Amino acid sequence: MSELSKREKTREHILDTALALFAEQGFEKATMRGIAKAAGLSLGASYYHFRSKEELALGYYQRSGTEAASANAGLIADTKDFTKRFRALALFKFSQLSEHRSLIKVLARHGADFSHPLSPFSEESKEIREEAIGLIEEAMEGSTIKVHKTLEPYISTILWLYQMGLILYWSNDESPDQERTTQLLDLSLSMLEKLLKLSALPIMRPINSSFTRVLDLVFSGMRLELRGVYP
Amino acid sequence: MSELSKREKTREHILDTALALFAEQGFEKATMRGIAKAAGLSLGASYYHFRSKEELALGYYQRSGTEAASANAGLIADTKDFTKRFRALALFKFSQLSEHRSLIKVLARHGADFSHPLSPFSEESKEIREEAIGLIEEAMEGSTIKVHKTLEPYISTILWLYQMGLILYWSNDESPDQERTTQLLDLSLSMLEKLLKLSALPIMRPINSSFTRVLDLVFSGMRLELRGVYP
DNA sequence: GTCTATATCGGGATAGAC
DNA sequence: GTCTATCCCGATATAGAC
Repeated sequence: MSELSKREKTREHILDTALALFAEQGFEKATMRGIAKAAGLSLGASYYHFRSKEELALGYYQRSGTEAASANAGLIADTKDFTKRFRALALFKFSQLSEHRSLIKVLARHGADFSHPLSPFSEESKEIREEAIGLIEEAMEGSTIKVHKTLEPYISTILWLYQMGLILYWSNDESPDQERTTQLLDLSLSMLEKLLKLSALPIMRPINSSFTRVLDLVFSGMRLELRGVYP
Repeated sequence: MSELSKREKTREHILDTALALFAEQGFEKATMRGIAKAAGLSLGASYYHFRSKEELALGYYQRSGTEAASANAGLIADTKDFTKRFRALALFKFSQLSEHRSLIKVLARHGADFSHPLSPFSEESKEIREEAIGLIEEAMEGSTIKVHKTLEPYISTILWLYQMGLILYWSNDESPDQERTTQLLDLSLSMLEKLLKLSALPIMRPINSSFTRVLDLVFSGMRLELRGVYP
């Protein structure tokens, strides 16, 4: 354990210091000078590791992704019911990020600019994105989920987008304990189940075919790739 | 005509100057100092009229909304087919905004923070939003669109969200002449038609009821209001 | 490759006088 | 409503130490 290179150690240290200051003063009020000083480093060193203040927010999100990867197997072990698995993943994500909920809004700022390095759809954040999609694919494997053949290359990415939407909703949710998000999670999951069943029916044929064409355009516009069929 | 107060005149003048500089240098490169100077005003005066540089982008969007309101009746006069009407509205919006396409991305930055003044979902931008939804309702009136009773309070706002999504897609679309967006518009509109027809079928009953419950949560989370049934 | 120290720039934003 | 003066801070640049 703790096989961290010097580089990684310093990075983690700066990030920890920054998170403490963000919690104390808020993202906007906290300054890079303050963060560097509190971390016992020079301003230049901080910028050497994080090219911008906002990249610290991405560092936080990235770290949460790594943690989630470790926790994933445990989260889906209890059941084969995909709905329950997805629910566990989402709730875990919320509890993970709840300590610095406002940082998610900071990250969301660039979400809509698909080519911005900090956008979840950019080339630069590809690794984080792929890992998150991978966790969802793990949850699908051996689960109860059944998807129409034509949807297979899209479904895990769609579910990731769905998860991202939930996180966005949650980050803006000011109801006590974000209980409204939990309601939305449950209601939308039961709707998803019904939709997936429905999509197998023959009446849906004409919809399905135009749906995949819409998906192709959306995916290419958002720089999302089709997935190989999961094993 | 031209019953502009001094306040409005100055505002328009600053905005025009800013747009010229944005076109010349891009949004980031252009400075508030440069805008103020080119407009023949002091920096402070510019900030008196626009509280931030980004608010200039909102001013541009707002102006386009007013223009669209004037053009609306003409755009929907040709046909009663709702799909064609919506298509005309969307294409008009694209051509309107094409001169400063990059400003739309600037605006999109705050879209995901629902309480930020510059977000399309905020209290502050309510007037712009309501006007845009109103234009869609005009296009619905006397058109071929048929919506299930339970969806009526949501549909115009949903169509506005759909339009916003298209604009977002378009603002990120680097294909020549944004032709990919036009494809998406046509494909998704034909899908919408099928979906609306389908939603009337009895098989959809269980989906419809959970769908409206999901919508209620989404609307309240995004500070969107239900609409009175259009006359 | 990692970091210090320091200087400087650029520009968004604000306060207060007129 | 408008202006001047000023603050603040993110980001960059440089030169050198280990």
